[in-house]
Amino acid sequence: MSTAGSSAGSKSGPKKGTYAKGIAKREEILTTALEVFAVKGYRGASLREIASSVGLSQAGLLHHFSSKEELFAEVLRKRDEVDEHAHPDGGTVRGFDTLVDIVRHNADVPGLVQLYATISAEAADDDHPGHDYFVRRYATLIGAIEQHVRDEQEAGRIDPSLNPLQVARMAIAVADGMQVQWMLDGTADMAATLEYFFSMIRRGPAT
Amino acid sequence: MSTAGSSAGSKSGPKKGTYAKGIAKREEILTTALEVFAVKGYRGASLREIASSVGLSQAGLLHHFSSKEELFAEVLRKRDEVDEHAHPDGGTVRGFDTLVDIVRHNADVPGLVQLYATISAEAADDDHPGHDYFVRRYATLIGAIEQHVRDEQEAGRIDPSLNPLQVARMAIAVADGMQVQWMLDGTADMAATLEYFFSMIRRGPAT
DNA sequence: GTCTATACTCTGATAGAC
DNA sequence: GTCTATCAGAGTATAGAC
Repeated sequence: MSTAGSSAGSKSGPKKGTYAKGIAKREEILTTALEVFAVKGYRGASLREIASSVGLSQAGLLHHFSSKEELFAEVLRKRDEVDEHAHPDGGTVRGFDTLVDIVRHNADVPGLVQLYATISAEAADDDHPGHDYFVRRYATLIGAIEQHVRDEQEAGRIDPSLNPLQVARMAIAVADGMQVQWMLDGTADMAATLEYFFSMIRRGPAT
Repeated sequence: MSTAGSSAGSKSGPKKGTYAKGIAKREEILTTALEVFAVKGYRGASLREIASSVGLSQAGLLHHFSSKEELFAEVLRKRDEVDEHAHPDGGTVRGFDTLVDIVRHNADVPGLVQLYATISAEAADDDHPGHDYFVRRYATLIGAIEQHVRDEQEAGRIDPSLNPLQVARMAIAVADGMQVQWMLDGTADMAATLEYFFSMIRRGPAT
């Protein structure tokens, strides 16, 4: 958390010619650790395996991160940074299409899908290191979609009688639930089913 | 698997006055093991913890089940038995209401919800001891709901233009996905949202 | 910054006494 | 049927050399 602060980014330049390599190594570790966590989950991924994947000994890895828990927290934090950069909506989901795009892309990174499926279930425990992260993540996400539903209702593209919160919860639930079906049965198409859901609520029934 | 066969049930009576106690102990182990697996998942639950929860040593526990994997398989099998007894539809879901009832009841057994959420994610790995179980479980469940959707369409209660398989997948996805939201945020109402979903598809839009 | 070596804990499983 | 004792292995973490 402390060592490589946010201001040490690419443009502003490190204060000396020093530890640019250290930062690069740190980034490499985070990227590799994400992949291992993705496949094995938090509990299933060992420090030894992560370390050897990145070409370090286990002790060498723990030079950069003081504990497994801190490494994991940093992996999640970095993931959020990347997501935010890819979809710079200021925390808002720009539209259902954005969500479908994300889900469609997820089919290309099965490891990442399994990471979130595994971890979000593990993280239900209050004392799981990722608990607070997931609680916040879902609250933010559902709130954003709920607002988007309201906007679409005002624009006349969604039946105004539908409950925005319920629709938002359903949308996320479909996305999450389809991950499970897709992991167990490759013929399931996460993006297609989510798109089907959105097309359904856009039909605008009379009641 | 071998020791206490199915025919040794309550009424038919054990062949001798013997090992009724052994069977009872076995049942007690399965019940307790379910609870521990539910909270910790397969990998997170240790034999020692399960054993001590049921008042045995780890070696004592392994007298009844030859391995952790076998114990786990028996827990899942027993769970299916109980479910089948509670909903004797011969494998078919009698209707959406049945599914909503199950989901509503799940809110009373958070441990069980977490078991399935945790395990179904873990079980995405081909070599997980529960993999085949979950693949079969989902195939059966989705098939049954898909058929139910067809029946409802023929009865004129669901828009015939809707794709039965997509609806079935969405229904299960909503149920699964809401579990995650509910585990992370107690204010989420799994049954209510699932009911909302069914009420939505029953409205019968024109296309 | 990275290593080797080590300490300690916990895991699943087995052997054998009672 | 249940126990104690023990095993080999894997886990995280730390100490100290280089």
